[in-house]
Amino acid sequence: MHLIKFKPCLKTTNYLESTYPPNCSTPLSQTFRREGGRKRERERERGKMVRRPCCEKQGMNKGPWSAEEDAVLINYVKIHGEGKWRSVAQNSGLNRCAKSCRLRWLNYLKPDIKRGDITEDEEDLIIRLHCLLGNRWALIAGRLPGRTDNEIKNYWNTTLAKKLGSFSSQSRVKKSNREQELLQYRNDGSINNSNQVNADQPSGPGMCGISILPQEEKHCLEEKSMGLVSNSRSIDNQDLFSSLLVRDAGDEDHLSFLMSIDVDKDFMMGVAGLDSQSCPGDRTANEENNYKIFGDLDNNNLASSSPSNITSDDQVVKVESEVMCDQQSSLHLELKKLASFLDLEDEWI
DNA sequence: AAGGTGCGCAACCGCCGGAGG
DNA sequence: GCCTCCGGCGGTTGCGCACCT
Repeated sequence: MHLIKFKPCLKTTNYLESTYPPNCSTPLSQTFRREGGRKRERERERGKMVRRPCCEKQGMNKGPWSAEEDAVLINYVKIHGEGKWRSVAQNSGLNRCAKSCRLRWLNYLKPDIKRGDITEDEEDLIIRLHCLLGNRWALIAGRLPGRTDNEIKNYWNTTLAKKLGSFSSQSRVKKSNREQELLQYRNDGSINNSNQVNADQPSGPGMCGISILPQEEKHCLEEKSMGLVSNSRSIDNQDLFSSLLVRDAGDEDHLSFLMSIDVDKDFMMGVAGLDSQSCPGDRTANEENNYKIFGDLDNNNLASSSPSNITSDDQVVKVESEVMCDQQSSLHLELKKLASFLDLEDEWI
């Protein structure tokens, strides 16, 4: 049984000791009390309807797994297969919560988990995928064979977040722009600040080059996908990105394609421009631009240069459609690349 | 040597959505 | 439509280690 460290960090951690502390036979449950558990208890006391916990927490082992527990779990999964984690917890003899068993298996015990440092290519891919997808670690992990979402999440929150933070001295420069900086730095060793957005400039939701509010992200993606492919066969954005990330492992051509996707400012601004209606409240840079255009048109008195039977509203709609058309054409190109990547090119004609 | 501090990462939590009754 | 079960996800926590003073 392998008990090597999941990811050797710079510090020479003794994994055996850190994972299986000497006192692991006496679980650290007392020290692992969480605020969430107390909250649930309080809500239950108040008679508030709360979801039943996945298993009876009381008396369950918590904290680091012991070597014996790992061995039991591995043997059980070998015999019965993955899944049915509740039955694993109940029948294996492990005094562990079903979720804990699942997590331990998926993040550590699963045989095909890749050990060792994140390579530069992987890091590059993580950055690009994060730029595209945001904090959807499971999807990102799906494109990195052998890597787990937890590992990537940790890697991002520790290593990359720090790197990103170090590139821009201006604290108010958006993180997504720092991602672009990091990408550029990794590509040619230079920092291009052209992507920097004035911190005072209104910003809107998007995937890269644009700040995004987590609650709006999914909604915006869906809205974008609806708008983007309105004149072609509809491909749901979620499906697109999901399928993008669940291809067979080791598909180097597609990996390299993804690496070559230029998630640059223009592309993302194009995406952002389509957000203006779907995500009210925040004005994107493109929306700002559109606003300028429409504002200028208004100032120039649209009606004077138009047939009398065409209203200014019609003009606005016309110009809007032209602007949208430009945005969509470039975006369409990029999405065609993605479609090609997904073998969905025929659906994009 | 001893105490303080920062960091990495395993593991926890709540929430969510799909499946099935 | 409602409820429960189950698995999955992303955010967060805190232990243990290495480094610093």
